[in-house]
This record gives sequence, C-alpha cells and structure tokens, in this order.
Amino acid sequence: MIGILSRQFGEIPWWPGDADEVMIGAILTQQTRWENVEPALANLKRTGLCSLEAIHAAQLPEIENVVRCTGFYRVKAGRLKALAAHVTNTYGGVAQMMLIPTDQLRIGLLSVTGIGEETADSILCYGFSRPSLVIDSYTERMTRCAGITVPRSGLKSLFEGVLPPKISAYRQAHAHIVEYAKRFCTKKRCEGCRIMALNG
DNA sequence: GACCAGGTCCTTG
DNA sequence: CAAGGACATGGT
Repeated sequence: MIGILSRQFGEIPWWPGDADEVMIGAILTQQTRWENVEPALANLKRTGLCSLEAIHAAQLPEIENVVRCTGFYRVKAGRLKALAAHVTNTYGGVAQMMLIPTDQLRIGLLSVTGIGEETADSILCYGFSRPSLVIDSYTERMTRCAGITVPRSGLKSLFEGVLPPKISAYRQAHAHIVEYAKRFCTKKRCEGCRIMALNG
C-alpha cells in the first residue's frame, strides 16, 4: 500500500519550516485547512511572533488577533501559549529539545493541554525529524475503507512496522495517505482502497 | 444556507 | 469506554 502510493505521487513537499514554525502550524491546522493556516503564519512572521519564545512573551489577545483566520482562534491562542510555556519551562527553549529522546519528547508534548497524538506526532516527525508516524482522520478513513479493521489506536504501530526506518519514509507516508484520501477516498468511490489492501 | 476542514477537551450515558 | 457538543473562520 505504501509502495503504491509512493509510486503514484512521488516526492511531494509537505511541511515546510523550522521546528518553531512546525509546532505553531501543528496547532493552527487542527481541524482546519492548511490554506487557512498560511496567512496566520504570515501574520506571525510579520509581527515577529513566529517563535515559541516570542509567543511566550506576548499577550494572549495579540496572539488571538493574528491567528483568527484559522478558526477556534481563542482556543488555539491558548494552546500556543501552553506549548510555549512547556518548552520554556521544561527545556529552556526549542534548541535544547534536539537532544531529548523521542519517547520523552512525546510524553512531554502530550502533557500539554491542546496537544493530542496527531499534533504531537506531527511535531516530532516534521519539526524534529523523529520517526513517529502521523495518524489522522484521513488515515483512518482510508484503512477503514480498505477493510482493515484495526482501530485508530493500532494503526500507528501497524504502519510503522512496515515502513523503512528512514525519516523521509515517515514524512512521505503520511503526506501520500492524505493526498490519496482527499482525492479518491471520498464517500462513494473507494475502489482503490480495496486494491491497495490486497497488495498489503 | 448547509456542510466541511491535516483535533482536542469536557461532559454524559 | 463510546458518543455528543463546543470551539470559529473561510471556502464550496
């Protein structure tokens, strides 16, 4: 299945930016299209707030204003502040996180209010180059459609057991699944899913 | 105007 | 534990 998607789509760009930008974007894109996140990131850059350090120092209403276009803006501004506080208080800054083991980072991220499994894995995989596969609603929809009865909680280890142990494979796998599911695994047309399932 | 988008938390049964 | 609601803006 992974191989088929890779052949179908090839290398596709997915999540640009440094660790700070990925962490911020990971929260802003919750239940939200990426096209609505981009202007918010541009606003943050324009106002010098596109780093957790700056967000930690900024006032909440100021954050709310610049991320409004992503929806849930009050909730998300609060989550950004919570993440910034966690990174500052626990590690002393983003740079210090680079040497922390993945499992430990993940546990820390999950302890932050507003960061669940998908957001944590997005940060680890795309922000800190750790092999932690992102499982989202598209992944669940596609596998379900393919007749794979594993619950969402088991999909992560299932896919990770099949992936090559390279960070690029983890990054592309999620990107490919999203691209595929968006285009072909809508309500009706799910022919491809079963075909892929047959191929492992 | 209805419906959905790269979730997560809180409250109920 | 599963299900339902809240959070909110922007695009079909």
